[in-house]
Amino acid sequence: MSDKAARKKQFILDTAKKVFSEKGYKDVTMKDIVEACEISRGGLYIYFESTEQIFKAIIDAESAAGDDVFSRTRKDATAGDILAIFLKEQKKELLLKKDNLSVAMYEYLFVKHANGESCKDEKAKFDAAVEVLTHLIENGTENDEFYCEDPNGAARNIMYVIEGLKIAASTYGITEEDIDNELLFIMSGLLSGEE
Amino acid sequence: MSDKAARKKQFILDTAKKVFSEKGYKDVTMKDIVEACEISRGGLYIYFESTEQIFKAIIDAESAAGDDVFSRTRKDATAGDILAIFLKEQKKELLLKKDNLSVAMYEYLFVKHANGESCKDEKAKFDAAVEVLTHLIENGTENDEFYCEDPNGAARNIMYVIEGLKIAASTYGITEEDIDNELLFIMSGLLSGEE
Amino acid sequence: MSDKAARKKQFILDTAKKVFSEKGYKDVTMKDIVEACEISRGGLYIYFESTEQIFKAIIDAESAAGDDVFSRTRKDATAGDILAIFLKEQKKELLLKKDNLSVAMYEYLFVKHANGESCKDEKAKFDAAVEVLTHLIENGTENDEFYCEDPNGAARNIMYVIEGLKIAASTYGITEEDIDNELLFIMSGLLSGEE
Amino acid sequence: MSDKAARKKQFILDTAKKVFSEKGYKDVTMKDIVEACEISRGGLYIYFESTEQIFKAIIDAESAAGDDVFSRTRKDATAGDILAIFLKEQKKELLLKKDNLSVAMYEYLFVKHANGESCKDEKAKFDAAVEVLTHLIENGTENDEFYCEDPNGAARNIMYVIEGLKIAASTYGITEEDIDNELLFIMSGLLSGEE
DNA sequence: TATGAATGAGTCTTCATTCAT
DNA sequence: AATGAATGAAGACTCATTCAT
Repeated sequence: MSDKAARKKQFILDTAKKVFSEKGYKDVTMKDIVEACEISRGGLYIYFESTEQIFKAIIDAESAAGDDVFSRTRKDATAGDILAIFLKEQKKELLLKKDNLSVAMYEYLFVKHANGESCKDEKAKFDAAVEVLTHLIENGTENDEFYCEDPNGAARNIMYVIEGLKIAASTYGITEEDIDNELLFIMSGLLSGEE
Repeated sequence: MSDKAARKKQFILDTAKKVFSEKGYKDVTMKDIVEACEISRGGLYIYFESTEQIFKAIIDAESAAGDDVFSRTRKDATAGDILAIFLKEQKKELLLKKDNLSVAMYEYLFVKHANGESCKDEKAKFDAAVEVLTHLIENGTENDEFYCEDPNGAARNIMYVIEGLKIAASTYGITEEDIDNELLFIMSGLLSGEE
Repeated sequence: MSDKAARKKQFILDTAKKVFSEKGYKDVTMKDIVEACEISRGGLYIYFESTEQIFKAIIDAESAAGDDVFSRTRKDATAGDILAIFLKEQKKELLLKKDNLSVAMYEYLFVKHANGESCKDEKAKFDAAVEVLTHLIENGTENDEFYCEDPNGAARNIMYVIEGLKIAASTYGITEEDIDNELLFIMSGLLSGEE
Repeated sequence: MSDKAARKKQFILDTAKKVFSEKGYKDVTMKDIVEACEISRGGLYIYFESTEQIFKAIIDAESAAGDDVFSRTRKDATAGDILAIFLKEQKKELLLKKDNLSVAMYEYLFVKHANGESCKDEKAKFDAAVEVLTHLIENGTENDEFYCEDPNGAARNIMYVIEGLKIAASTYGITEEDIDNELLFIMSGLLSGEE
C-alpha cells in the first residue's frame, strides 16, 4: 500500500510540477493542484500540507535527479569539449518551454529571501558549478587549450551570465541566437588568448 | 483641484513603491496599499483600479526620472572613467536595500511574460544599455584604453552579468565583495589586452 | 456613520445573543451568526473577528446593564425583604427560557479554564455577591430578623446553591417547585434560629 | 476472538476517557480518539459510530463501577462518620485533575437538554443521593447526633452545594480551602442545633 | 472627491464517514 | 477485523469591488 501511496505522491509531484511551470510559485494554490490532479481537496492534504511543501519536494527530486553533466562526459574529452557540452546543456534548459521551473524557482527564492531564510542549497549549487568550471578552465589552461589568467573569475563570469540569460528568458524572452551569441563570446574569450 | 489630485496621486505612488519594494509584486493587494496610504478603499479606486496599474505608473515614473549615467559624465572623461562610473552605479543599486524594486519588477515581468504580453519596454532599456556600452567600449578601444575584439559582445556580457548579479542579490543574497569581484573581472578583461 | 455602525453592532450583538442562548458557546460559528443576522460573511468580520469576541462583548454589555438588585430596593426595606427580592430575582433568571446565556457562559468558562486563562471577572462577580449577602445577613442578624452565627458561610452557601440550581436547570431541568423548595430552605435556615 | 474485541473496546474507552477529560465533550472528534488510541480511522468505527456513543459507554461504565460510599462504610459507623466520609469523597473528586469528566459531562448534558432529551439517568443519580442523605440525616437526628428539622431539605441543600462547587471547580477554579469551608459549614449546620 | 460599509467569491483547512484491500 | 486512502461538506478568513452617503 505504501507502494501505491508512493506512486500517488509521485503523480501529484509530477502534476504539480506542470502547474508550477505554468503559473510560477506564488500564484499556485492547493486548489490548482487538486484540480490538476483531479483528486479531492482532502485527498491532497493526505500527502502534502502546503504548496511550499510540494514545491520543496519537487526541487529536491530535481536535485536528486540532477544529472551532473561533467560526470557524464567521456574520460578522454578535452576541457574545451566538456565546456562546450556544459554550455549546450545550459542552452537546452534555457530554451525549455514545458516543465520549466525557472520562474517558480525565482519566486520561491524571492519569498525565502524576503523571509530572511537562507537559500544556501541553491547558493551551494551555484558555488559548486563555479568550482567545477574553475577546475575545468585551469585544466584547459594547463593543456594550452584555453588561455586564462583568472580561471575562478572566468568561471564566476560564466555562471552569472547564465543567470542573466535565465532571467532574460523568463522575462523579456530570449532567442536561440541570443544564447548562442553569449555562449560563443564566453568560449572565444577563453580561446582568444591562444594566439 | 487637479493640482491637489496630482499630489495625492503622487503620494499614493510613493507610498505604494515602498509596499512593492517590501512585498514584491504578486503579493501586494489593493488593501495593502490602502492601509499603507491610510486612505479609504474607495478613495484609492478613484485614482487607480488595480495594483498592476499602480505598479505600471511607478515604473513609468522611474523610467522618466531614470538618470542616464552617461549623460551626467563630464565631456573630457575617458571611456574607462565612464565605464567605472557606470559600474559603480550598478553596484550601488545592487546593494540598495530600501526602495529596491528588483523583486517586484521581476515578478511583474514574469506575469507579463506568462501572459504572452511583450516586455518590450524593459527589453528596450536593456538593449539601449548594451548599445551605449558598445559605443563606449569602441571608443575606449580606439583610444587604446581598452583592448577588445568584440565590443558588442563585451557589452552584452556586462549586461548579462549585471542581471545575474541582480537576481543573485534578490535570492541568495550577495556581498559587496562578490560584486566587486565581478566588476573587476569585467574591467580587467577590457584592460588586459593592452599589454 | 459611527452612529449607524454602533446600531448595527448592537443589532449583531442582540441577534448573536439569541444564537448563543440557543446553541451554547462552543457550537456557535461565525456562519451561524451571519445567517441569524442575515448579513454577509465579510460584513460580520467588519465588526467582530471571532465568536469569542462577540461573546465577550455580549457578556460585557450584560454586566454593564447588570441591575444591582440591592441598589434598587427601597431604603426602608428590611433585610428579610431584600433577601426575598434577591432570591426572587434569581428564581426569575433560573426559569428564563429565552435569552438565557447560562449554558453558553458555562461553556465559555470551561474553555477559558481549560486554556489556563483566569475567569477572574466572573469569580469577582460571585465574590461580590457573597460580600453583599454577608452584609445583608449581618444586618438582619443585628436587627434580630435573622439568626445566623456565620453570615459569611451562609452567604457562600446561598451562592453555591444558586450555582447548583443553575447547572441543574441547564442539564436535568428544574421545576419552579424545586427552586421554591431550595429558596425556602435557605430562608427558613436564617429565620429558624429566632425561636 | 470476542474476548480480544472486548479488550480492544475497553482500551478505546479508557483512552477516550482521557481525551474527554482533557477536552470536554463537544470538542472531541473521532479523529482525536483515533489518534489517542493509535488505531485506524476505520478501526474505531467498527466499535463505535460516534463520539456520543463512546461517551455514553464511558459514563455507563462509570455508573456501573460507581462505588457507593454508603455501602462501603462499616455497619457500626455513626451518621456523622458516614456523612464525613461522603463529603470527603466529594472533596476528593472535586480536586481530581486527571480523568475528571465533570466538564465533559456538563457539556454532554447541555446537548441532551438542548435537544429536549431527558437526562433522567443523571437526575436519578442526583435524586438517589438526596434520598440516601435524607435517610442518613434522619438517622442522625434520631440518634441526637444531628439536629435538623428538615432532613430532606438539608439533603437537597448539600447536593446543590456540591453541584455549585463542581461547576466552580470547572470554571473559576477552586481551592482546597474553599471546599473545606463549604463542607464544614454544612456539617456545622447539622451539628449546631445540638447545643 | 472621499469614505468605509457591504457583498460575495475564492482559498484554506479539518473532519466524519465510506470503502477497497 | 483492520487499515488508511479518499471524498466532500463545512466553516474560517481575506479581498476586490461596488455603492450609498
